[in-house]
Amino acid sequence: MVSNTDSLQLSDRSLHLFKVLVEHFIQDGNPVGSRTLAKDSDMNLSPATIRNVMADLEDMGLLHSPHTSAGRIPTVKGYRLFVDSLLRVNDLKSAEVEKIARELSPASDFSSLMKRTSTMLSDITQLAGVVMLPRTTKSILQHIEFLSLSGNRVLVVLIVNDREIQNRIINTAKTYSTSELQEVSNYLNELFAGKELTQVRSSILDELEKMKEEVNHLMQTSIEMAQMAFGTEDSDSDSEDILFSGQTNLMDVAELCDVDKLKKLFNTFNQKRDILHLLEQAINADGMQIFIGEESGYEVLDSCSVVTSPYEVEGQILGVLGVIGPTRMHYERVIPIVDITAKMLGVALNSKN
Amino acid sequence: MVSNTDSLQLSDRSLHLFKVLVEHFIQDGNPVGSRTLAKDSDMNLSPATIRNVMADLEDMGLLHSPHTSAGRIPTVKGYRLFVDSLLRVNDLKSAEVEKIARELSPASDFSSLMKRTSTMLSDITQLAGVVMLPRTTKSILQHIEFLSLSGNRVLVVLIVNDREIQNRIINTAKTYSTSELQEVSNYLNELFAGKELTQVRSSILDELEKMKEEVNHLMQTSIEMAQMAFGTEDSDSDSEDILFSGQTNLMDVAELCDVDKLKKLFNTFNQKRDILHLLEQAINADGMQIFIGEESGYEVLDSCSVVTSPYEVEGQILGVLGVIGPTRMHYERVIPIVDITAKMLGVALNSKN
DNA sequence: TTTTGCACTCTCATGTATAGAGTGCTAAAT
DNA sequence: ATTTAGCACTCTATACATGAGAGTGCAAAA
Repeated sequence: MVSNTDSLQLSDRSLHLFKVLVEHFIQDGNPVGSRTLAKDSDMNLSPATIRNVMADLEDMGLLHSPHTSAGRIPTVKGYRLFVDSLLRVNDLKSAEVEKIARELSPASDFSSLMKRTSTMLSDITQLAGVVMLPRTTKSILQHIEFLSLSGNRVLVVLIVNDREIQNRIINTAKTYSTSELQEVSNYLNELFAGKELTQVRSSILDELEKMKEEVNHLMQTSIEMAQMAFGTEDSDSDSEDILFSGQTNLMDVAELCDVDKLKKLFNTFNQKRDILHLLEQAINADGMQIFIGEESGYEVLDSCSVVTSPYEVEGQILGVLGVIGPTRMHYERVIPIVDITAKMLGVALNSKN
Repeated sequence: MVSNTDSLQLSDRSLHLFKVLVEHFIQDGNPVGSRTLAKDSDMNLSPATIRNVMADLEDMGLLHSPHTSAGRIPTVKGYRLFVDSLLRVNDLKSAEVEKIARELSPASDFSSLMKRTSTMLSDITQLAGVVMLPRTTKSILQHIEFLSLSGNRVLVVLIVNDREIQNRIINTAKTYSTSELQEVSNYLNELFAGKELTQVRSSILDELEKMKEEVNHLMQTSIEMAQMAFGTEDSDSDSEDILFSGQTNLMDVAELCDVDKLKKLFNTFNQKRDILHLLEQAINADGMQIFIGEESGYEVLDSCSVVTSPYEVEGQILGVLGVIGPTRMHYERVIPIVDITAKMLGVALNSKN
């Protein structure tokens, strides 16, 4: 059975009219009627003809009328067709490209670069920006250092992946001198530097076994402290794996003027969980990804679209960034912005090595 | 001239009626009329009498009518009187006290403790919680350590006030070996440990002067690196000096149902600046502080009240925490919650030393 | 195949009437 | 001197009616 919604069945004329309609609707948000479209399409067709075409498009599920005497608006399926086949993305004005480049100048540390990327996205699009931080699946321990604090507290500094610094505080049974801690650091670095964090953890357990036989005091102390150091969670980056900004921009969006809807949306942002899942889908599909309305699978995002792109360094995908806005967004503008931002972030991150 | 708004001129009866009115209004948010108040006040007075009293109260600026045929609602001045003189704060249910205590158990690191304090405040009050982190005016440098990263980058770890860890990355002209960095660390620790950060900064400048004469290589390197270390800003806690949570709770508040108002409020939260100023006022006035409506001096907070209390360790005020909600909030509940939270946070912080 | 003409539907803004709540004032009652 | 009852008045909220405007669908003509 051949679906009658197959876009191949659409004449060029229908497609063109559809495109004009979607553009018109994205522009001013009002349902578009046959009269308006007749004028706007420059095709010298009467409203009646347009009406016939629109009726066909509606049958195919591309358009939809809010009510009998309103114009028509695109359905999710309509947006999909528009975005996939009809959209011509404009090149960005060079001024905008420069603005992005300026914001992503690598002259700052990692976390503030990411944060600035997010705010830049929201500023420039006037929508909500989102950046998913690199997943740290492969965490190579580069260096470990112990510093004595007052009391029996010891500060552990872990340098991971040469980029990420983790601070942890552990409480020890006795007070250690600086030189003792230095020795412990040296010993552990020799043992663990360059290894994967998970590997380190399991090694510690092995060493604990051995310890029962050997009675080297330094080793014993070291392994005990390592256990504590790697046992606690990172005290600092409390699973802050996703950065939002510009959520308030969404308050201007007419489609979301309902306070209740807004509240649900904001709560979803705060929980991060759902958005994280969505972005994880986007990281697997390579290249730019666009979720329109219900396609995301999350009810709160029903009237939203999410435009994402992974960013990478040396061919290695590190994370995803993107923009969240109403389904009725200026895709032809947002798409190249997200695209170029991802690329430039990759460059900025690369130049930091 | 004696102000006719002086509360001393108010009879007990007027005060009691006023109190009942405010409580009633806080309860259900509708303007209270004479009929309702007559029933509610248990004073066996007719609505007409009540009306006379209410007219007096309105003359004094304590009440206000939205329009001729509505009941009356308290003005800011009215709330002030209510909060200062009429309010009897209930003791919290022990279940709630326990909940607070559980959330503030000291068994976690500093920053997550603060974050949990904030979310707990918003959860328990169903309003927005806010915590201002300790101001680091007196920053005593306890320890400085340099660790080599790849390239010419060096990680600087500063331990300040024995509690706060700051990580900074600096780019050096040449690559330093671990032992060189160790020497530099030792030298700088000898020189600066135990001193105030501002003092350290000026000392560096002094040393730079001396350097021109002396030609000790170690010293020279050390001071140069110190200059970079203390010159850059803290890369991590990017002035995250204030923690919000539960902002979305305010979306349920009827007084703020206007999306535009909400947006302004949320933007104010995001900028942090104004709220920070407000909390800084609260830190100076000792003890609990309540800003009602316009009293805060910020237009966006016009229909909000802010209840704050400083938290302290060993008599030393570290910061402020509080709750932001509508002027029409359950003060008798919010006030003891904020109060006890501040006290318990102090205890929790103290037990961490 | 396209257009014209027309009846029809639905929304939205406006106007009108009415019930309900509450007030202020005056005069009577305590 | 206070308190109360009575009453006219004001304002809101609600429901309902009305008409203009926008847009549709369909049948017949071009």
